[in-house]
Amino acid sequence: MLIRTTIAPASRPNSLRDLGITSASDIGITLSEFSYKKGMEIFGEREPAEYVYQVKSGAVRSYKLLSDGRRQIGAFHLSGDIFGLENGTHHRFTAEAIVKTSVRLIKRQRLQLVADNDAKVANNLLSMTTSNLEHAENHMLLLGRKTALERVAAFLDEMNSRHNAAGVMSLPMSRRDIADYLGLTIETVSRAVTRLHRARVLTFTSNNQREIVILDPRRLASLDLS
Amino acid sequence: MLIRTTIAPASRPNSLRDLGITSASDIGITLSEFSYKKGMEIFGEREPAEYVYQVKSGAVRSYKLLSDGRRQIGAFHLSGDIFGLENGTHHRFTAEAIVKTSVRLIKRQRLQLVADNDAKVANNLLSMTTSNLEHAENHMLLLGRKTALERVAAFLDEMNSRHNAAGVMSLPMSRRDIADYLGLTIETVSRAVTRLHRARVLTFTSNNQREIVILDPRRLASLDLS
DNA sequence: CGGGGGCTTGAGGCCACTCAACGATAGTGG
DNA sequence: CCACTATCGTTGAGTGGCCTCAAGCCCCCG
Repeated sequence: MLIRTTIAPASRPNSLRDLGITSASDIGITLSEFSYKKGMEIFGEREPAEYVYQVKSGAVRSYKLLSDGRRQIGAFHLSGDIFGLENGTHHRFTAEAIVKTSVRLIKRQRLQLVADNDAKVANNLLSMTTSNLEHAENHMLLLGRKTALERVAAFLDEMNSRHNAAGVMSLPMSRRDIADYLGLTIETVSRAVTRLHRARVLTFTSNNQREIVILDPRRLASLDLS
Repeated sequence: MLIRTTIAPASRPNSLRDLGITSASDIGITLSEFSYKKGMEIFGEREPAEYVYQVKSGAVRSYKLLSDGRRQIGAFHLSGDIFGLENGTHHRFTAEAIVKTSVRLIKRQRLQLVADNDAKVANNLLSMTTSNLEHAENHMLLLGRKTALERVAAFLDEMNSRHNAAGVMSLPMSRRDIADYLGLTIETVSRAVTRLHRARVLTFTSNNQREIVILDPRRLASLDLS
């Protein structure tokens, strides 16, 4: 529930192409930019969906809460990812910056206006929404039917494949975030990581528990028993 | 992996409107119809997505399997629901008829062709996909963070709200289907239903365990502690 | 150097799972 | 139409995987 009075201190004219959207009629839509500090809320659940966002750098978590505080993170958004893309008028998640994060943003209504007339844009949005749906479908299988060890392995595999650099990766999110993404507790996540470490599937660089080196990607992926 | 040689024994010219899709250029697209017996596979995971379906009568489950047989049902499709709507070329779920089910169907490629040129159609597809996404997002919260009792209550609440008739509803799916939808076992589902029965939240008509009367919708919904 | 948050590890508990038995029901073939 | 069988659903007893609670370490950061 945060009101942003100043938008895009470093705004400059961009186009839809920068969002990965191609348009038939290339209307010059300008994208703004904005930056969030670690832990800041980008938008809240049930808030009107004013903007659509793309991560330029950093990382974002989007989650739902139960009234007693139980949290389910639905997705992590890393560099390049689009989020906050709603069809309705309100957000269905709360989105927060996990670390210092800068985003591109575009007025939802304006995008909708373009999509109403441009089938190509509409199909791009459809394609992005389908990607989100596919991810959610796979995550339902994980949450409903996989063991703790399988969940953590699948998570590391997902992060590994989304990371550019092979082998070593630096996770932006805490154990709590991982736990709330996987439907576990932090202790169970920690124990699973320890097991994978002892089994020489992964190791750490230095003493930073978020800097992980995948030693055996095949064994990691084979815990995806799908 | 089932090959349908005869399509639409009772086909008659329908339009996209019957799928709930409005089109700017109302191209006369004809919809076929087909019928499936209880337990029949409509399409399989990873199969090419030839058709898009709408339930005319009956009920459909769509699910994913792990290699060892663990199953996660992602959604139940009841009368009027669209399913098998893929953006890519392959199905991401297996779909089966839960009971005798008849469906309308349309060639996916033909729908795609229309959507490519008609923004209105594309936006309709986007809207349907978004509904599926919203359902999946809520289901992730259920699977990741809710107790067994909360899950069963949420399930009954969902079915109740999707049913036209108030009060009494007749579930087409078995306890096993419900369990695989909620990420539980059949025994746990059964025990939860029994608890709700003893708490006078619901009761049964006759001796059919699938004919359920919701006595106290508010207490049922209040177990949705969201 | 002290405080605090993040992470790990251990001990114990509980909720959902497993295994098992049984009644009720639906489907099948004579 | 009825026996027969398989399937479905419930219930109980016991187990186990993950959660809870607690302690302690490490690192970051003031």
